Amino acid sequence: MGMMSPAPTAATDTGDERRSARKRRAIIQAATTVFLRNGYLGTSMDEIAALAAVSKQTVYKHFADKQSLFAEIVIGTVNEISDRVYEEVVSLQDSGDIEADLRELARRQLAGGMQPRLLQLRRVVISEAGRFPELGRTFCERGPGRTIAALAAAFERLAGRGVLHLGDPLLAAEHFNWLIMSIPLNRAMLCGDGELPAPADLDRYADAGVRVFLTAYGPGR
Amino acid sequence: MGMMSPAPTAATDTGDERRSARKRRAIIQAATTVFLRNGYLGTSMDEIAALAAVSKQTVYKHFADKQSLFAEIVIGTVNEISDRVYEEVVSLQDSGDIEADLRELARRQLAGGMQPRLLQLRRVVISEAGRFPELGRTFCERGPGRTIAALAAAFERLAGRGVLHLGDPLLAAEHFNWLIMSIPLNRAMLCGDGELPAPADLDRYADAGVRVFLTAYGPGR
Amino acid sequence: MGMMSPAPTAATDTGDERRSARKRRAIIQAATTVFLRNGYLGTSMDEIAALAAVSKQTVYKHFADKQSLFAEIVIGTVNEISDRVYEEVVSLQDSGDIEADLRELARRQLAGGMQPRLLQLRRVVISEAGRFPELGRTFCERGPGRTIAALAAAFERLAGRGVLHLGDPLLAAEHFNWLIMSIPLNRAMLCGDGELPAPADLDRYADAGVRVFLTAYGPGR
Amino acid sequence: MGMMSPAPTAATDTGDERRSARKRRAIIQAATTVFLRNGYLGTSMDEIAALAAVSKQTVYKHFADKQSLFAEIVIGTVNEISDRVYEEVVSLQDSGDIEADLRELARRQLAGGMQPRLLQLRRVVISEAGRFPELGRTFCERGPGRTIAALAAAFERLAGRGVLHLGDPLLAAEHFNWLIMSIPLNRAMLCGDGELPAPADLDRYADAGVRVFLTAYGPGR
DNA sequence: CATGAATGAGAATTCATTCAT
DNA sequence: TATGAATGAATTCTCATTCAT
Repeated sequence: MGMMSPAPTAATDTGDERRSARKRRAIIQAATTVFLRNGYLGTSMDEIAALAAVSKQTVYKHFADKQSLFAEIVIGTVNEISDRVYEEVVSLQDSGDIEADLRELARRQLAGGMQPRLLQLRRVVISEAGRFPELGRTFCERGPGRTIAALAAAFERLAGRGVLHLGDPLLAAEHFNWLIMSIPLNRAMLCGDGELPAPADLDRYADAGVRVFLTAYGPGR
Repeated sequence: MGMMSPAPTAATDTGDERRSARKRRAIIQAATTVFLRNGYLGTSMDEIAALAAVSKQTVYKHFADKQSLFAEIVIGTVNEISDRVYEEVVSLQDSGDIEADLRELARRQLAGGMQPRLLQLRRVVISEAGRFPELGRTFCERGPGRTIAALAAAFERLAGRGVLHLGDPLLAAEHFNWLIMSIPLNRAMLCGDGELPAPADLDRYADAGVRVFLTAYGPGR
Repeated sequence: MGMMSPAPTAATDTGDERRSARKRRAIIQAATTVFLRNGYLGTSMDEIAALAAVSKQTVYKHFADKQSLFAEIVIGTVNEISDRVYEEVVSLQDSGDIEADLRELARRQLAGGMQPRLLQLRRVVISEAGRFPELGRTFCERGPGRTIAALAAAFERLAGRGVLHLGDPLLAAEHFNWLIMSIPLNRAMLCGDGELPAPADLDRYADAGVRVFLTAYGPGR
Repeated sequence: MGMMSPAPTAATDTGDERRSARKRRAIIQAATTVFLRNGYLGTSMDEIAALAAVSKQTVYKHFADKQSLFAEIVIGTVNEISDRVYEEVVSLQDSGDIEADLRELARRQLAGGMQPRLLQLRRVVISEAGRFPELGRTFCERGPGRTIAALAAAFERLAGRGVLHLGDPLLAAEHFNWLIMSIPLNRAMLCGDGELPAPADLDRYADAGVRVFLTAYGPGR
């Protein structure tokens, strides 16, 4: 396998495979764009096919129906985005200055959690929570749930060193998360995308949240 | 309700008016039910007319189009629900025991904010924030915005008496609000209904939030 | 109620009802024509709407879906035709000349059972016996089943008078029926409609069948 | 089956031919399965290709279009089945006991004529008699027509020996055939499969038919 | 004023058939 | 030669909205 020149059929196969995979990727990308912008019901398969520059049949060759395509888009986007956010959050600095470290963490978390694509995704998942309940659960697990669990683990380590005082690490992580995120996130969910808060505002929310968190859970107590 | 039967012509007018008003109310009630359950795109005018037991033309006599009807339903429901929640929140007890008072407030707020109808409404508003941005803003103003403003005013009064210490009353009110509500609210938004937290859980969230809030903003500081 | 001029609303209602009923009848007639000619899968709802000169929506107002419409068409046609055939068969003469009477009966039965509309209906029911098994059963009960049961009853009466000798009247009726009908019916089912047998041929089949039947079940035995 | 492995080039040719023939057979077998189960319109070329595990283009290489494939399937199945039935029928015993011989014949005929595959085929041919009239004629000629002709020839021989009395041998053969087959065959055609009569019932139909036939055409007359 | 019918477009999905590789 | 993609129209069914009665 490999050392000799491949058989012609293999060559053909590879070509076909590549084209097929390319088309599949085009479909997924187009569907992501349109579903995130217009929601499940607001999106038509024609729209997706047109944007992907493939025929409708090709879409149906790759995905059994609209629901499957939607589910794949949502899960794919959740994984792609939440991985990046998770990485940033997990790499918590430990400079000795707990307040500075948490402030840095909060800012990164807020920046990650407020990126437009994730906001759209969250909106779409909320919209279709009735039709696709398992998508909501998946979103929670792979998205905020994982981040908060990592946060709780990090806090527990800090508590072990006496830097934080907490009874329930998971609850503390939730409090941290929502003290940071709730204000801008809820505004973003309810008002259209036009009026996202400026980065400076985000920083203020992060800092204020950290201050409250540290008063309650910090070393001064 | 008139003491005597009114004159015939007046009777006809009044009867018509009443019948019209009754039908209007039936339409609004039907539309509220269906829109909140199935969302804007998931709802058809036929469905509404059928549930209201009127003809489709009657619906169009009362409401110019689907969008108008939807807007009216959303605003009406916001007002109706948020008024009730607001009343409960505003009547903050002042027993001298600040912690007990805030705990009671938090529980009432959580009970009000987690009622199923309000959750549905929030989901629908989030879903259609792209199509109807002004509905989102209205929801914010008359709903959480008003409650938080009232909270801020109440906190300011308490701060005047030295019971709370706060720089920015509005920010403190936001922190209070989301410390209480974020955990169950986000879960409810993302996962379908059916898995709403039990009242006992809600109380635990309320108490934990109050504890953190008071550590940061309370008299002990 | 009646003696006075009717209320205007009643007039409107009646007008609407009449128009609605007329449309419904037009749809049923068109659907009958097309379904019997082209079968269930070979027929499109557009075709039916066009032939009935109504809009597609009107069709769907009256019939929930294609299956319902098809079922109604089949059952309606079965009832309409089989009633007529049944009447003719049931009115068995009793002139004393059993052979002449049965011959007359056989000819009427054959004429009734070989009319083009019934042949089409039978073909359609056979075609869709897989998709709509209950339609086949209904066809049997209200169609041939009823006729054969009536035949059996008549034969039993004749047997009581010693004119026929039969053990199992129902079996005798089946034998009579199929001795008469099988040859032309099977040819008609299998070959297209173009080549229906001439009336003279039908009479020959009837007479020959009666001859065999009487040899086996008749008075000479 | 070759004794040695053939020469390379020949091998390629032969291999290709064989593979082609194998694929053709696979297509025919798949098409037979699906067409007989779902009818002409109820069957898609995709289904056939998938079941045969070949590409759609390969199907179109072997058969010009759906109609040709259908025609080939029907004629092939007719020939295959009717040959077997014909063989059994033609080998009429002559033991001297005419009643026993006919009874045996009738049972074999009924068993052959009621086998599921033949019933499906008959249903499909009837369904498409409008679209493919020549298939119906072919079915008749190679199927029941041939059997009945053979029957008539056999009856004529028996008549020559005085065992049967018949004017028109073909008519007698038709009567025999339908006295035996009509009752279960028509039930099977109209009601869906699944309710096929038990073998014991078939025997009863056969015996009763033979009894009537012999009374009319037998030696006792 | 209120009803049923009509409209005309558009939804998801499937089909038989044909290119291009 | 055989494959996946493409085509382009047709399928059933639904929608929001508007005429006529």
